[in-house]
Amino acid sequence: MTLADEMEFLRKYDASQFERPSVTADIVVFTIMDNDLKTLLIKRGQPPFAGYWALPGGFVKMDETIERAAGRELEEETGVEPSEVYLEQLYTFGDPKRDPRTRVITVAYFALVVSSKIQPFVTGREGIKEVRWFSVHNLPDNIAFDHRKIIDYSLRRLKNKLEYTAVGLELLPSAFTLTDLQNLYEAILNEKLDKRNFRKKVLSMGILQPTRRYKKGVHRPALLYMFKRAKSTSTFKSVKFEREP
Amino acid sequence: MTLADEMEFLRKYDASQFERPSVTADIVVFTIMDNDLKTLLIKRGQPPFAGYWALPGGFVKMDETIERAAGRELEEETGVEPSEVYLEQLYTFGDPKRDPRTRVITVAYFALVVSSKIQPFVTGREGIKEVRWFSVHNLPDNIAFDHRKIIDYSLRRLKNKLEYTAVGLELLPSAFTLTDLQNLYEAILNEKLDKRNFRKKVLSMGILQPTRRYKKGVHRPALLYMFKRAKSTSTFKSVKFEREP
DNA sequence: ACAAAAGTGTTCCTAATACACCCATGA
DNA sequence: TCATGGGTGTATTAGGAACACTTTTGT
Repeated sequence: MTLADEMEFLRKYDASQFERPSVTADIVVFTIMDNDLKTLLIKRGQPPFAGYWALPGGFVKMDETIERAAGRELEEETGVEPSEVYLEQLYTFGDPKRDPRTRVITVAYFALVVSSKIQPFVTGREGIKEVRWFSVHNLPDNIAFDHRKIIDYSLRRLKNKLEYTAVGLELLPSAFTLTDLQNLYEAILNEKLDKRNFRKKVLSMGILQPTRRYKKGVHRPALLYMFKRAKSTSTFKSVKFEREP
Repeated sequence: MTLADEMEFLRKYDASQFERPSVTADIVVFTIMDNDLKTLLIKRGQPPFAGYWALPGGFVKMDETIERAAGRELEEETGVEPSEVYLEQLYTFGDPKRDPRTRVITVAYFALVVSSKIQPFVTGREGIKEVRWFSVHNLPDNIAFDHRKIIDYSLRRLKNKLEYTAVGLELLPSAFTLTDLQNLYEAILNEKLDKRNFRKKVLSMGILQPTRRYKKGVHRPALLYMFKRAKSTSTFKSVKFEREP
């Protein structure tokens, strides 16, 4: 049945029979803090799931794209401008019983933000809320709705995506050391990587540009790199780097 | 803003301000016919886009999952039971202007069906419609809405997926020759493959089981294979074979 | 016997892995 | 001078790509 047929059909019946679902955008925000991959959750004040932790999100307005809704909600919770965020649509969850009150279809996104750009205490229009960054490897048990499933899936997607894209760079400041980058990979994949092989691999991608600056610390200074934009002769097929769709 | 906050907020205002979008499921159905990858389009009778070709699809009912809606629409158009179809969520398209009449968010799916299971003349509840299978490499110019973009994206996804899953087997009958399988890959990827390398690769996956039967034709008979279910020691990481999410 | 599709191995090259030591600096 | 993290190379292995001939059958 095409859309047009359906519209035709619709006009012949009582509108209430064609009740529409609510549509929300929920965002799994990832950032690296303390060498660990964290995600943002908000404590719910009202039932259902009062006292449980939920993903940031909200209704999609009639005149905005879904991605824009996600970006807007994200900015409200983290203070990070949408232009400074990597935002990718994850999956649409639409089980009729996922919200006990009414039919809510949610389009889930995952976002990667640089932790230094987060403004620590941002308040929504309902005032201060309890908001926390949780290690993805140590999430609370009381997560609202199907949000645990959404987080798990986004983590899986992020891990996969690390293997064939440079998406990890979205979590680092503009200049970083190779050790920073390796720590990031290790935090996400939750496993140790070999230093020489890791360097060989990321350098062979040709997407990193060495600067002439060094990060000084207690010990030997480390060369800082930057992300090189517009690299054409990658070892990867170009399609893999595309942002969906 | 959390869902709960938003609900709270909602109660204070006129409901019309919180108009809800319509949600549809559209399906890109793929099948192999005449050694070519085809997709199903339906000619629209009414404006907008009267006379244009559109994807099968329709509204998601309040009490059904989105996937079920997609399966239902698919069955109406092809006569193939949902249990006999590979159905995977593709992406959700929500540009406010994608349908000129009203806000319609569509959750796009792609489906793989075995052509022999298709019932050639199925009619929807509006009567006989003009329905055609188009080669994906030769689509009409007049495609309605953003459906061309949806088809292109699903083709890209299918191509990618062929590389790391056994999803192509969903397009073949239960017993098939290696040449059948290779023709299928060539039709989808739109390129010729080396016979020896192809056989080496698919056999090394360990997902094919030789039968003792042969497909007879004009020339030398070809050994028939079947898909071997529940293969554990694959060369691929298990996550890759998972159906999302 | 011949036309046509089925079936089969080897070489080469690239990429992934495993693995251990010297270097530069600040304290 | 020493503790610490920064930085480097080589050998092995596995998988992908290029490439041509023999086998089996029906006509």
